[in-house]
Amino acid sequence: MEALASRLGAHTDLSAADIAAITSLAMSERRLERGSYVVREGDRPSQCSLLVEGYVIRQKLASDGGRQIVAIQMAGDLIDLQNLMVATADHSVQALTPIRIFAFSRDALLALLVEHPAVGRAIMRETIVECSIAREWMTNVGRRQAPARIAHLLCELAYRIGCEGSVDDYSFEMPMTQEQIADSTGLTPVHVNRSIKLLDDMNLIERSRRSIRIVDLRTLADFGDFRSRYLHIPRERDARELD
Amino acid sequence: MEALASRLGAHTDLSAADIAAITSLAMSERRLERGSYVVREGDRPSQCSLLVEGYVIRQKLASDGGRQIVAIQMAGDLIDLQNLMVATADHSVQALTPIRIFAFSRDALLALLVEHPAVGRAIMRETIVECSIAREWMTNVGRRQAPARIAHLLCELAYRIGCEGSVDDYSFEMPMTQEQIADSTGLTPVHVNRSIKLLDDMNLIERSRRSIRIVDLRTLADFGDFRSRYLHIPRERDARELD
DNA sequence: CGTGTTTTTGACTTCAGTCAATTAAAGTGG
DNA sequence: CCACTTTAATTGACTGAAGTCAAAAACACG
Repeated sequence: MEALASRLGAHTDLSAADIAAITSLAMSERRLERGSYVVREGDRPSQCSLLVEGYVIRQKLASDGGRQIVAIQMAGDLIDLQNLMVATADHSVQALTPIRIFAFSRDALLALLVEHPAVGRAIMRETIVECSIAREWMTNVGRRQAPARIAHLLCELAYRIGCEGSVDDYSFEMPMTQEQIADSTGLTPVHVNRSIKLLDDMNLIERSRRSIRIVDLRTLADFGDFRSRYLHIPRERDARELD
Repeated sequence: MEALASRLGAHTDLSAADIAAITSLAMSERRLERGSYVVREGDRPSQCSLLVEGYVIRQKLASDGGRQIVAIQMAGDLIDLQNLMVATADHSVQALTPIRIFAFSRDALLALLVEHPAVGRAIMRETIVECSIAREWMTNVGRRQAPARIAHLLCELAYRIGCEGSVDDYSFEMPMTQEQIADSTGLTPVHVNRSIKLLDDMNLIERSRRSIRIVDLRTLADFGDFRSRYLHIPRERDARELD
């Protein structure tokens, strides 16, 4: 369907033939409940999926039972591109909310790339940006203090969710629980709770129910050492870029 | 030259024509001293490089001056593939030792991918494995204790350097200082020193000068929660796989 | 040899984790 | 609409892993 074509065409010029090829790919729609797995570590999946609705996390387990969330993905993201090139999944992909995905055959997609190099470029770009985000998360976990880690994550979510609102009003439905924030930032839930409270007390965010309002993005970004470059959002498409 | 072709052909079947196209790519050789930069964050590079000799690290700086090393790469690795698809570098690439690189024009490589989809697949695979390693590092930094983080890093290096030696003798020249280990694992140099000493006292490793001998890879891997799956080394090519 | 790294050690601090209990919210079913 | 259960958020008291500061020792190298 067109969802994939519009995603891939966002940063790469695709010809009409490229787009036609994408839209004519065989695709199966699946709906999954919160908590169900799209891929499990160790699987040998033969499909790649586009997330159409909802949120998924990618995670790895440590031997002591600890979990590291290595990515969060949202509607429009390709959530398991690695299946295209390596046989065995090195991490799990799990629905954070009820989700809807379009699944494509790995082989069909590979075949399409042969005929349509521009599509290959677009998919390669997706992977490279994913990789860039992973590096930033590593830096977040390795080199920042707890409250800054959380501030950084919130800024990233605000950017990626692309919440509407004027320059000084960013608010969005937070898809993660504090425990999931903890697993994304290398912290414990208790400490996340205290750190979020700190951000709240500092008046950088406001919370109600599941929604979060970033009171002052500039200051929060500064506090969280967030600069959007690593997201590789083209400048023209995003006037809010902080540099 | 053939170095690139043999690297890309390692996991992907390349035709004679593919290989010919790769070997005829225009390429310039560069030698850089220890400490010099191949790419700096913020650059807009127009080349991609194959590391032929030596080690490089990729790193990001936090605003408080902290440095996170997000990858280490060794002879045979493509060290800045992201230049192929995004305009601005989101991290720096720096020589850890004196290095020799082959630099290819980004545009020439992109053009080659159009004619030779198999080469594109091979490059995509490189990126995907790089991404997998980044996720594992994130897990290492986020979810393991200091001595385990270091043990994990040492196991990865032993695997990737592919040091010769029988099943119970892995030794290699350690290319990183303790400070660099610290920046790779999200620790401080002092704490790295103490943790390495612990590994030594536990008889998991032996040190002399810059070389490290892993006394018991199995136990060290166990201690460091290291399983090689994330490196995506095909099983036939690596009998040592720990699972 | 002398100079600059790199490694090592000690003493002390602090950020983040642990344990445990309470409160608040979100469902569920009668 | 209200008990009842479950999940998520919060708080307090205490512990512990890792950071900081500072100095000494060991190397590496011209």
